Amino acid sequence: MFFMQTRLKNRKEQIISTALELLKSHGYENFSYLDIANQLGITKASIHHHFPKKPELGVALCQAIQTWHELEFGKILAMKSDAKEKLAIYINGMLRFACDKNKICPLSSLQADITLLPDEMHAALKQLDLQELAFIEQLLQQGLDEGLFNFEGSAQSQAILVVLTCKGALQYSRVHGNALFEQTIKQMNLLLAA
Amino acid sequence: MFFMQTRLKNRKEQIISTALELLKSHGYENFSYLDIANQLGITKASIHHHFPKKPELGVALCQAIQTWHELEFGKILAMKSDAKEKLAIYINGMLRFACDKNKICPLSSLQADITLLPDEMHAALKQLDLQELAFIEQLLQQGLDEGLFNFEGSAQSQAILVVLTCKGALQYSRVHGNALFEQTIKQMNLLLAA
DNA sequence: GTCTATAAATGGATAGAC
DNA sequence: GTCTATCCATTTATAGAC
Repeated sequence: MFFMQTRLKNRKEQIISTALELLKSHGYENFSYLDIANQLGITKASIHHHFPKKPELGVALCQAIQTWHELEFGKILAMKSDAKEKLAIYINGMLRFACDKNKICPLSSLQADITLLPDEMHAALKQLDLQELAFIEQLLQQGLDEGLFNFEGSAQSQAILVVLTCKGALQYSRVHGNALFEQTIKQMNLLLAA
Repeated sequence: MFFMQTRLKNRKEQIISTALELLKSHGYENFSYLDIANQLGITKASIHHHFPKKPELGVALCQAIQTWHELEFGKILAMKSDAKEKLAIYINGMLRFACDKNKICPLSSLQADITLLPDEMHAALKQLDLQELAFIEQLLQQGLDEGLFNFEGSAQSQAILVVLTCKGALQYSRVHGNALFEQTIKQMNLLLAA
């Protein structure tokens, strides 16, 4: 009990972590300081102590996602595995919080609310998208070099299709069930295969 | 002036039409009766007269989208054109309100808010998705029969990829500009071509 | 750091006059 | 059909005590 991971994190990290889950399930505009406070067993005012205004929390969420990206993408790129295996690891990482029902990719969630997002978050979101696209482009290029992938067009253009497919599959599976996710990923892999 | 289309529509239709635009730009949870009222130059109470509770307006929005689907999809399927041309018409229909900046597909918008949507809208949304997927599947099958398309897997599985790509391209283009939409559609067409 | 209390704004909804 | 007025709940945010 004492060593539970959530207990080891400080309050600020707990707030960010809770907010991130709410972002993935309800969207930035549709979670409140009260939601976070209730889940952590504290009051709204305490959240305001750490993040006086909501846009500050929003920016912190973007930074948390970026850190996670750097960690996760770096880890995958450094592996000895081939591109097919690496792509599967990326997709399993997404699937994990899809099964963790009613959650979508945090970037999809932010994009959906783009017109209401505070200005400070716009540039951050744009950069997060590009960071992910660049990562997938590298995976695809590796697969081409290894002769495991084969597709028309550039790795950069194809990377967009792959990312859109994964995120869309996640969003659709929330309405139509997880079987649709599996079917979609299978079809995507078919089109990539050499 | 007298014959302006919006003037010919009755109030109920005006409300639905205004709400549909707000749905595409802000999402179901993030537009209010006041937003609609302001745009139509009336008060909130008047909107409540036509749609006493918001879920009733939500259901009416789904019905409006369904009617639009039936009209649009029926029109395209009845054309003498080949599948490639028909797909381009569908995509231009989407592009039109993408250029009409800061708008995404209404179904994407509803999906993003799925956890907060009133129960009455869930089944309707599911059916709208399936209606669209079935339409694209028919287009792809026609293209296969005509020898214009060539892809691995079933037309049904490929239809999911096509729909996800179009909607994702729309959503991403809101953050990254319309050039990304063009690039994505071009890449998708590359993968479909025989 | 966390609390109580409170302010100010907004959103959904209703009652009743015109 | 539309309005004014009002209600109640929620949300962001602040002040000040502990």
